[in-house]
Amino acid sequence: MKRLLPAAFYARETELVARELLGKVLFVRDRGRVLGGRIVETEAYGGDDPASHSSRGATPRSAIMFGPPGFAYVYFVYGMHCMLNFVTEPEGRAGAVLIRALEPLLGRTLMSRRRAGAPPGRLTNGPGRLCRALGLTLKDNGASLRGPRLAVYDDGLRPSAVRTSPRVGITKGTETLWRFFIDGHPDVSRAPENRRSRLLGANKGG
DNA sequence: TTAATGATGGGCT
DNA sequence: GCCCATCATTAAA
Repeated sequence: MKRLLPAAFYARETELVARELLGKVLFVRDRGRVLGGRIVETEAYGGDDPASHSSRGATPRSAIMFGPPGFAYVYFVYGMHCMLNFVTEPEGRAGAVLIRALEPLLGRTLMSRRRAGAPPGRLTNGPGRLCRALGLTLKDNGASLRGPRLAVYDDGLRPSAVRTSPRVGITKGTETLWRFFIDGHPDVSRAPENRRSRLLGANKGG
């Protein structure tokens, strides 16, 4: 069982889409080759949420978040990293899901080459890393999630256990639990609560 | 024009 | 754990 996610899948509340994207499979067609991975970590952004690019209204960059759902929003940060998002909500409402980590399934060889120096288990466990591994750049901004370049499928597999947390790397909007990830999955990024120091700290006095 | 900022990751310690 | 590379985007000037 494998079905291309319909546009209607994305035309819903962003947090719901972010949660339901866990376990889905993303494919990237790259000059005849296909790279792919299972989505294991996401974050929801949108509307007036101060952490979202949409919070100050539509700008040339963020306009795509206000447009029709089912398209990629790719932007550049920190002078070196691209971030992949899926546009959500019906047209007119701003929303996007940041894809933070994948479990590599297809094209590991090419991913490893692109992520030269990275150990096999750290190919796509971070939003910047996965864009690097998949070869996604600003040129992919606006690409459809229903082919030909990008495609997202439901292959029937459901995540074992889903957990939530505050989003990573933001200074505003830290109170909402809009990060979703598959509990215990080895390819989930090294977010604060996964880091050794935090785990030790969390255990203190407990 | 210019300056501040950032939804990060890698390398070194 | 800390440092820092490196530039698109934005707002202010």
